[in-house]
Amino acid sequence: MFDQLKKIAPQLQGSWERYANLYHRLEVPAKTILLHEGDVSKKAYYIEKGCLRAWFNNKGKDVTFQFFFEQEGVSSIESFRKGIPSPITLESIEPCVLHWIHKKDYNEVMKELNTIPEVREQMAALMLNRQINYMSHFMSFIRDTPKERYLNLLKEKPHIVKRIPQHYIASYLGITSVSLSRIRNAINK
Amino acid sequence: MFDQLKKIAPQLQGSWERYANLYHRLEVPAKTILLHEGDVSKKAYYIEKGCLRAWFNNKGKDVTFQFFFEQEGVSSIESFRKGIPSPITLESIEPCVLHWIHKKDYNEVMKELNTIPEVREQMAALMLNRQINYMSHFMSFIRDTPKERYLNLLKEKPHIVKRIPQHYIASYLGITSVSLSRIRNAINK
DNA sequence: GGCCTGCGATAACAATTGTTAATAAATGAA
DNA sequence: TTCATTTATTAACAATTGTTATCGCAGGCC
Repeated sequence: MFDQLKKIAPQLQGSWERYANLYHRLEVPAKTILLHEGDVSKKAYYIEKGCLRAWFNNKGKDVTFQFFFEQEGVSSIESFRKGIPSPITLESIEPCVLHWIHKKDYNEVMKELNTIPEVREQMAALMLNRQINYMSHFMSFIRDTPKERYLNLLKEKPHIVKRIPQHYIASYLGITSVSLSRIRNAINK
Repeated sequence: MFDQLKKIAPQLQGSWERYANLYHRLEVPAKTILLHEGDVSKKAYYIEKGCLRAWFNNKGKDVTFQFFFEQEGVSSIESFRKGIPSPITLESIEPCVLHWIHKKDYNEVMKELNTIPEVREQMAALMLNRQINYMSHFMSFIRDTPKERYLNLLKEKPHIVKRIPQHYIASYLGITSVSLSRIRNAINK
C-alpha cells in the first residue's frame, strides 16, 4: 500500500507497519454504497480487489462521474479533506476487498509524512498530476463528439470498456445508454 | 500581488519587495499571444488589468478552454511546472497590463516560501480548491444540457457573459456560436 | 467620412442525440 | 434448474445541435 513511499522515504523504516495497522480490511458485495451523496466523508479507501464508481443524482437519474480500480485510493476528496457534504456517492460495481482508514488517523500519518521534504514534493506532484488529468478529461468534452470520446476511451482505457457495464460508461461519456449502443453499432461496420 | 501571503507570513517582511522586483510589467493590445500551443512555458503571468483566454486548436477551429481576469495568476500549469509542451495557447482578449515572472525566479521564490509551514498549507489548499473547481466544472458537462450550462454561467459568473465575446463563450460551453445564439433567443421569450 | 473586420442573428437542411417502449440476452439468486 | 433482475439492442419519433451561408450592425483604422 505504501510501496511508492517506501522508496522515497526509507528512513521511516518502522513506521510503515504502524501505518498499515491503521487500515481496516473490508469485503463488500457488488452495489454496496460506501459513501452517500450529502454525507460527510470520514473514511478513505484503498482498493485491493474490485472496482468502484463515483456517481451523483441528477433529476432522478444517476450520472457516473469516475471509475476506480485496484491499487487506487478512493475518496470524495472535497468531503474527506474539507469536511463538507459529499457531492457524490461511492458505490462498488464488483465484489471488493477494500482497506479503509479513518480521517483522524489519515491526518496523523500525513502530518508525519509532511515533515519529509521528498515526500512532500512527491505529494505535490501527485496533486498536480491529478489536476492535469481532470483538465485533459474536461478538454475532451469540449473538443470531441460522443463518438470520438468513446473511441478515445477504447484506445486509452480499454480496461474500463471491458470491465464496466455499458450504461455506466454511457453516463460517464455524457450520453444515454441508447445513444452509446447506437455508436457501438455504427463503429462495427 | 502578494496580499494574501503577506497576512500569512508577515515574518518574511523584507522579502516581499525583493519578490516584487522579480516581476516585469508588460502592456499588450488585444489578441496578443503570450504562449503558443506546443511551446514550453517559461513565464507565469499576473493580470493587473484586462482579461485572457486559454484555447487550443481542434481540427482548424479554436476551442476556448478557460478565461482569466484581474488579480489572477495565469500559466499553462503543466507546461510551466513540468517543462512539457503546452497543450494550450494563452491570448489576450482585451488590452492588458500584465506582470510576468521567469520560471527560474518563480522556483526560487517557491523554494523560500515552502520553508514556512503556514504558506505550504495555504498553497496545498489552493491546489485542492483548483482541483475541486475543475471537477465541478466537469460535472456540469455530464450533468447539464448546453442551455442549462449557459443559464448556470449567467447566474454563477455573469462577469464572463458581460465581458467576453459570445463566440468564445460558445466554445467554452462546448457548443457552436450559432447554437448559443439560438439558446439566447429561446431564453428571451 | 468611408472601408474593413469582427461579431451576432437568422434561415434551411443534415446529422446526432434524447425519449419511450418493446424485446432479447445475460446474470444471479433461490 | 427456474425465476427475477439487470443489461443491451433496436425502433419510432421528438428535440436539439451542427453546418453552411447570408445579412446587418458596430467599432476601429485609414
